Amino acid sequence: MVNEKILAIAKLIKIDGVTEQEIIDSIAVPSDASLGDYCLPCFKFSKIIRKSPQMIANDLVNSFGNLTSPLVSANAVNGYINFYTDKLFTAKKVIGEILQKNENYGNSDIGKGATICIDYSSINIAKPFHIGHLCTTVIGGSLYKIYKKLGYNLVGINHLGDWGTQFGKLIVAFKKWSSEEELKARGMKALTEIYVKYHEESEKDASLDDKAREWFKKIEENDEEALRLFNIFKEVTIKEVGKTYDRLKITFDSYNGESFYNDKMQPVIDKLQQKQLLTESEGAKIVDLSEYGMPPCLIVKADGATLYATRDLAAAYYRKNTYNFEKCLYVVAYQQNLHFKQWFKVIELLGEPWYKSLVHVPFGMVSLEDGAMSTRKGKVVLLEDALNKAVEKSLVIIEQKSPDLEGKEEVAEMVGVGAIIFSALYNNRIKDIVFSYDKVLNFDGETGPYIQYTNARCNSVLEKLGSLDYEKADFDAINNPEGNAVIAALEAFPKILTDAIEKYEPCYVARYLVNLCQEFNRFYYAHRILNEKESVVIARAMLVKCTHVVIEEGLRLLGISAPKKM
RNA sequence: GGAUCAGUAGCUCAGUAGGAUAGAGCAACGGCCUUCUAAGCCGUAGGUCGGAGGUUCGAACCCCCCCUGGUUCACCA
Repeated sequence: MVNEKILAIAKLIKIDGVTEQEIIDSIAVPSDASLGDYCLPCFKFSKIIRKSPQMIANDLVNSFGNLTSPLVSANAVNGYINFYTDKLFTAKKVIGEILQKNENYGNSDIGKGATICIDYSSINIAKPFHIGHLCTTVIGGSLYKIYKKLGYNLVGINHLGDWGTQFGKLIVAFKKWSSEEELKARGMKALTEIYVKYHEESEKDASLDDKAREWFKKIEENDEEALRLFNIFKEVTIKEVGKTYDRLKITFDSYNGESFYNDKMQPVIDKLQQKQLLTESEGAKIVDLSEYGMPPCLIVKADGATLYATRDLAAAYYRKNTYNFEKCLYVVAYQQNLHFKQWFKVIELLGEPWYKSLVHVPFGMVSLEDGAMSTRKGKVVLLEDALNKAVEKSLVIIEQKSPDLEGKEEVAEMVGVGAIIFSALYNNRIKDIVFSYDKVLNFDGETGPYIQYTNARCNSVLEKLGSLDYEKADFDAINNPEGNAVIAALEAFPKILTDAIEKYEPCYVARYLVNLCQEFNRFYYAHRILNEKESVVIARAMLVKCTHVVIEEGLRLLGISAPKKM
């Protein structure tokens, strides 16, 4: 983001044949703060004006004359011009803005009037919610919140996996071994149990599968009883998973899943037919993509049934027509890279200009230390268990460190759940994750609890102070390396948000928060806030307050709670 | 085999529209609580940025080749 300091620098630089925009683009931040706040490497200019970079830098610095705020000084070093800026100016501007806007700091209207659809979490009905679902859920949830902060309208979609023969199996199992009362009482546990039992029994008794197929057919034919049971399974699952979503601060605007699109696929098939994109191959109907170096996209199976891609095509049309999105994001693991590439191409071939607004946001695989997870083998870590373990661990730590804390359970919940969420959002999406309790239950260093702890520190200081007369602040009390580093971090927050959206990377926000906290903790260690001259206390308290505001807002964007004390 | 993603400290990872001496955390070792929350701070140690070429004043980042690993490649989602 171009700020007034960069603009001031750009205005100073006059080189024939170089535009102001090119200058702005060349301005960088030095690797070491002692080298200045901004710098301009002059190497590339030596091709235009035939002088050494160092001479160019010298000449330019000499041409500046006396600098005025927001710039303070400039010098030429090794072919760079290093600029030092007016720290008081920046401090007053940033602190003033944050104190005025509070949690709205960083808000923007760049998204005004535009709608973003995000397809995330997208769980399967009647299947356990395990840590493999964590990434899509929290990445999507965080992108949702960041987009919203930037002024977009959002449609969060949980594209439920609520179709397929497994529902026939569930009905058979349910009728044999369970009841509505049991489902009401034991929820998903009962569902997964009978599902597992079904698989055991069907090994011995093949007739079960026939019955399952019959029941699934009945669902397809809108048989009253079949549909009723199907909907009960769905309700039970959504209700159960809803508790976990609440803990993760995740919400959705739509639960339209696979079954919702059953009657919406034929028009897409017709359209493909019309455009003569559909060809017949080995009995199936496909869109040939060999011209684009891809395997064909299967639309209709040889037996007449539709496929994954057909459903996604139908859903895309539905969403475009219903929401008129500017972008539609699919937060889905990278295993499906090819699938999305294929059907995005099909939308393009259908002549829809909005094919460009479809975005696959892939992320890495979660595995366990002893290999891949497997629902069938029971080799999974349930998300609920991971959350509970983390909460337990933080309760133990609280008992150790803050035995007198009020509301320990509530704080433990915030810290434990926060730790899990943070661990899933801290790295680039594309990285594979080997889940380990050792790692996720470590609350030191670059972790959610570290951020929360820093925030609690801020809060604790502020609580000890009453209301303050900000007019009396002596900004020199924060004009030191540690204070200025905090200011610089606070100033960067709005740009972090736009960067995060541009790359669809919530980890930018997570990493930013760690950096802000590191800078703040250094400041906190180096400078006393309480028991100083009033003007000093006020200035430092303002910095604490601003840090507090930004940390809380940053955590909120990740879906993490910020306890007042811990 | 084709496509694609990844390879940076013992471990987990930041860092790329090319910029100055490659940064954090964990683990290890050594300091700092009679001062605002030690879930913290400071320091020490740890690197031929997978390998070899090339482009450039300058490459972890761009191009070529190779090595290793993940994912994926027609009727599952």
